[in-house]
Amino acid sequence: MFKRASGTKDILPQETAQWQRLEKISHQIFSLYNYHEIRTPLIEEESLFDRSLGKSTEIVRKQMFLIKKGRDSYCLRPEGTASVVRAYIENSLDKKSGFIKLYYIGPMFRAERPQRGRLRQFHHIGCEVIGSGEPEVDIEIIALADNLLSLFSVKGYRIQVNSLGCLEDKKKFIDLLRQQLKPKANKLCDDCRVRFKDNVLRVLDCKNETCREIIRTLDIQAQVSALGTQSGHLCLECKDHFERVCKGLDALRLDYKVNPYLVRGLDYYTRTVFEVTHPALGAQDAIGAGGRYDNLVEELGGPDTAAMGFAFGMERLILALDAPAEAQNKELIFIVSLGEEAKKEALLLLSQLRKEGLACDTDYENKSLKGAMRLANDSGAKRILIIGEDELKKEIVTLKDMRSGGQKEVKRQDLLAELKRGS
RNA sequence: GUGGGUGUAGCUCAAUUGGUCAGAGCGUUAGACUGUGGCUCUAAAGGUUGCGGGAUCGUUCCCCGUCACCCACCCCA
Repeated sequence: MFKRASGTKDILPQETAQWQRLEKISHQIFSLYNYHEIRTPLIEEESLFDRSLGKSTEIVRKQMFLIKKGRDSYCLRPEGTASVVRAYIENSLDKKSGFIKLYYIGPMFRAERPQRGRLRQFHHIGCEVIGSGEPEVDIEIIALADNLLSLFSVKGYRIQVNSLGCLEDKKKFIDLLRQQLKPKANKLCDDCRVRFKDNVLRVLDCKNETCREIIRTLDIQAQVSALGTQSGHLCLECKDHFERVCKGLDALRLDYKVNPYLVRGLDYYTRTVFEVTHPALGAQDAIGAGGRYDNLVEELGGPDTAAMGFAFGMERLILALDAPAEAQNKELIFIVSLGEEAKKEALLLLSQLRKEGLACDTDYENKSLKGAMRLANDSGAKRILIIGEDELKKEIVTLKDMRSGGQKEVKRQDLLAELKRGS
């Protein structure tokens, strides 16, 4: 027997109802905020991600699915932002309007060790606002994420926000962190010793207790007080930017927390970063995250353009949801026929009703009336049409309401109107 | 990628210390009810006990390998 590839999932009919619900809400809300959908290819040049995510990231080093074709080297996209920015530049969207709000829904691929909430093929729903560095954009994006979550009916999530500062701030901060950490480096956990070299910022959100203890002793209150009194590693502009973001979020009464230790793993992030977590997910608790990437467009060969975005993990969203979506087609009309002649009539009716936009189905197996009724019941249909010899003779059909159990005879010429009235 | 756990019918789970039953509930199908679903009752179908090796007179149970999933780490959405 064939098996699906490790870390992939078949999304079965009973689950697709939930997927479709989330997708529908997303299309509606993004449209409400005037975002436009973009669909980029699933495969990209491998090097696109070295440049955007960063060569030292785990994703680029170990988790890309590579596709070699002759001399070309492609990969399955591990995330959406780099592709969108590539498309933005390649299609000269910057020259058309200069400012654009985009969103996307689709599969991403990373060769991680699978776990609940961590698949090798998973789905992102995300957005990117390209062309403005104003804090109003940050505010809108975080509020949009919050808005989406509440419309999805996700409950109990937490939003954490931080600012990494601009590229220079980030560099300075990294240097500062290295400096302060250096004397204590040998006390760090094995992972953090590697991080110390490759990606010091990651030390800040290590879960190891001794590491956390060391971090607490560091003089990085800079970040902590980005909102407050002390001057930190943030330059004046970045500090002002972050303050305005926070004030804007406050004004919208958004429930969030500033977490000075929040860093994101991808190199391209600058200034505002945020993360949404949910307690139902265990260790993989981030259901969504995002941030500014003011240097990425230029880094990928475009003009100097500020931008920001975020993405949710669809599978994780669904894990965070407690109620399954209803799958049944409530408007379905089920047609039951008895005998050859009635069958012909039923097929005709089926076709007519469908042309009129009424969802309907029938029993294809020539089951007994009882069998067909069972099938009708299982289909979730609210109304049943029964056609047998009696009905044919009288040029009527029997219309049964499955809820009440009651039924009545309806003349053929009145049927359509009757059905439309009821639906 | 690292460490650990689990793997029995479509689903959720049983099977005394390796030795006659590989079982139950739900679901499925059929019948009780040949023009009426849900409820009830009855019956049937359904398993190479993840896969491959090994040890044993014999294994679902022990050992090794492998695959998948789960948990933590790592990473990240």
